[in-house]
Amino acid sequence: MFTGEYRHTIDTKNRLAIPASLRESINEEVEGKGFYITRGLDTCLFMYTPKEWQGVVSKIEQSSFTNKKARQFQRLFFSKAQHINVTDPHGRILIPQYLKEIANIQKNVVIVGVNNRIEIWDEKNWSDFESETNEEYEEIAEDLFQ
Amino acid sequence: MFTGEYRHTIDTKNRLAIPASLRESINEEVEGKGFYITRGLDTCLFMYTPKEWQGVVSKIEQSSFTNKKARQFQRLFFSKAQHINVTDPHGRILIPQYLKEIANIQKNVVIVGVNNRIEIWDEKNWSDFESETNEEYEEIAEDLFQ
DNA sequence: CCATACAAGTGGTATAAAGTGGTATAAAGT
DNA sequence: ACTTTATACCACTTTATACCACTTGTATGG
Repeated sequence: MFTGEYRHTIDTKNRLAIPASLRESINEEVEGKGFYITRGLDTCLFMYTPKEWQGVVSKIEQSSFTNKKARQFQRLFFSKAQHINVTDPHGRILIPQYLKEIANIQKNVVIVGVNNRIEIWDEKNWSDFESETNEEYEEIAEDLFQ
Repeated sequence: MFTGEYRHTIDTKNRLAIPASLRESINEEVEGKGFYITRGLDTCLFMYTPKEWQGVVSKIEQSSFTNKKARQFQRLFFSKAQHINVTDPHGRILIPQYLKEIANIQKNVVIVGVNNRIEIWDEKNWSDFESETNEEYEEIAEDLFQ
C-alpha cells in the first residue's frame, strides 16, 4: 500500500527519483519489476506496479462500449501508457515528454501514495487541488466514518 | 502488449523505423516474424504480429454477413494487407505507397502501441484525433480507475 | 549539543544505442 | 537489356543509458 506525500524535482533530462520509502514498500516478487505509468485524472499521472496494472487492463478488456468508442478509448489509454524499468541505481525513472505535457509538469513535483497507485503532480496543480478540496474533505469524511 | 507514443519520420524511400522498445516487447518464437500491415480505421494503419493477425483473420472468417457484403469486405481487407519482414538492421520497414496514401501519411508520423496492435498515424491526424477525444477519455476513465 | 557517518536526492559527463539519411548492389518487372 | 524497385551496407546525428560526484538531510555517537 502506498501512502504519503513527497516533494522531488524533475531534472532537465526528465529524470525523477521515486521516494525510497515507496520503493521499499514493494515486493518485486509479487508486484513485478518496474512500473506502468500513464495519464491519470485531474491533471496528474498514475503509476502502477505491473500486477496492479494488469487489473486495470483486464477491466478495459471486459468493458462493453460501442465499437467506435471502445476503439478510441483504448487507443488513448494504451498510447499514453508506458512500462518503465528502474535502471538508475538511485531509483530514478524517466518520464516521457508527452506525459509531462499532459500533466503540465514543470520542475517541482509532488509524489503521492494513493493505496494501489502512485500519483505524480506538478507542485502548483497539487496545491490548487488541496485548497479546493480541503473543505470537502471534512464533509466526505463525516459521511464515511459514521 | 504494445503501449506508448513515438514520433518518427518516413524518408523519401518510405522507410520507417519501428521503435526499439516496441520491437523488444515481441517474443518472435511466440508471435512470429515480421508484421502484417493493413488499412486501419479512422485514417491510420494497423500493424499486427503474425500471431495476432491470425486472430483477426479468424474473426473475419466467422462473421456472418450476407454473401455480397462479406465478399466486398474481405476483398478490401485482404487486398490492402501485406506481410512485411524487418530486414533492415535498424528495424526499419517499408511502407507500401498505397497505404501511405490511404492514411494520408506525409513525413512526420506517430507510432502508437494499442494493446495487441501498432498503429501508424500522420502527425496531423493524430493531434486532431487527440483533441477530439480528450473529453471522452476523462468520462470513461473515471469508471475505470475506481 | 556538536561532529561525524550514512542514506537519499540532485546534477553533470561519458558512453552506448537508436534513429535518420545516403549510396551501392541485387532483384524484379517491362 | 533496360528501367524500376527493393535490399544491404555505411556514416552521421541525436537521444537515452550508465556511471560518477556533489549536496542535503537525517540519524548516530561522543
